[in-house]
Amino acid sequence: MQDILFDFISKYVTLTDDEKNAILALDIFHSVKKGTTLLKEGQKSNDNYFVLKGCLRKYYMIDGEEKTTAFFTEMEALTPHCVMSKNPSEYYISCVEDTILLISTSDMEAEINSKFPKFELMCRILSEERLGKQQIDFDEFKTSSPEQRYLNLLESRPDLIQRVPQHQLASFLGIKPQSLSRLRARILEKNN
Amino acid sequence: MQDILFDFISKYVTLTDDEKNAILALDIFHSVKKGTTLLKEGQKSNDNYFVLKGCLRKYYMIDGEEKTTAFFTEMEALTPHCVMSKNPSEYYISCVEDTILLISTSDMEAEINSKFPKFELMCRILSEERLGKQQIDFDEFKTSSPEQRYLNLLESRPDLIQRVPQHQLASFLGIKPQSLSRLRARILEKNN
DNA sequence: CGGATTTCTTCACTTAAGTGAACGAGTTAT
DNA sequence: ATAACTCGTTCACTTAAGTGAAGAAATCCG
Repeated sequence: MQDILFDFISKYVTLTDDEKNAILALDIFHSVKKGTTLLKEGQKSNDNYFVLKGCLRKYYMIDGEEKTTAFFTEMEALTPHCVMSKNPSEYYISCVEDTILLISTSDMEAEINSKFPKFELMCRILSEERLGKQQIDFDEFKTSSPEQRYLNLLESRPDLIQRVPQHQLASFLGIKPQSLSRLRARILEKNN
Repeated sequence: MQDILFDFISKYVTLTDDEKNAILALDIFHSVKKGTTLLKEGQKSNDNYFVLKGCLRKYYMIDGEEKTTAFFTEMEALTPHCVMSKNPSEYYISCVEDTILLISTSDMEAEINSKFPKFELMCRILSEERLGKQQIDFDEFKTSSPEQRYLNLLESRPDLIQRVPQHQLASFLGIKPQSLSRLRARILEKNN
């Protein structure tokens, strides 16, 4: 399990044994059961998440309806907006599956960053990567119809369609579950 | 004009006269006429933009149609994706109005950053700010109907609706110009 | 095991966005 | 000055998404 983490990090920076031990000493590995809610609307938190195995979901509660806006799977990091803004959270984060996570507080990251500047570098690279990816995703979303978005998802993250309930996928695609059902039927029809 | 820049920077870090002069020595101030295209699809570029006055537009050309996905106005920065990826650009950037810009290359930024670490700090803060804002914008877009998106825009960036042509606004909102016209008529109807 | 709940699909109907065409107003260019 | 274009709006029609209800299948839980 720790190997998964260190393999990932090694893509960005090379760690000494000292550095690896410093990370392990933080005791950041956590197993979380499917359905667990990690963060609730209105709650304050300093926790950042990194998914080693499993899937997290971010959703808003609007007019009594869950609006899912993002999924986080293996090797994806999630820094809730409320951690940065220091305000109560606008949204929920929960586990779609049994999940193995790293949970780190801002304090812990600051400590590691000051001890090992290498880390700061990796965080900046990761943050830039994420910003770039985010922009492309947003552009793609804006320039596509729901049907195209579904087909794109089928291309880019086919696993999501298998592992996530349809009604959560639907709001992720910006539509209602019924529309997703219909849309899928329409696609099958075309490829009859 | 330079004051605008230094006032902005002073919100994040405090500059010495030496540092200010180093920036001015780079000769990064540019005036660009309305309609000018700064970046074209397929083109490679190392230029980053920062708008001092005016408005830039980012758009894709899809099936012969312009799809506008972002506007950049006063005090907003734009690092094209192609600068980071080193690939040809997927999109266009052009001037909606006569615009005063800072144009800096990655090399220039690296030079300033190495001379004045303060800058690196500011860049990281700005990048994190942007990532956060971007995520909130994306969530808002996903969870809203076109009509709600228009009303939100009216709240959050009312200037855009005045200074940008309707058909560019429409694709920014993810709809066709005709639908934007209709939607506005519908809103007026309601508030009769 | 069996009842309850969740999830997904289908249906009929409503509402809103897409499409193609047309028109007037404003702008640009020659 | 006038012809050509761009821009915004409107219209009629098509297509797709929203809504509410209902039911089948799968899953959860006592």
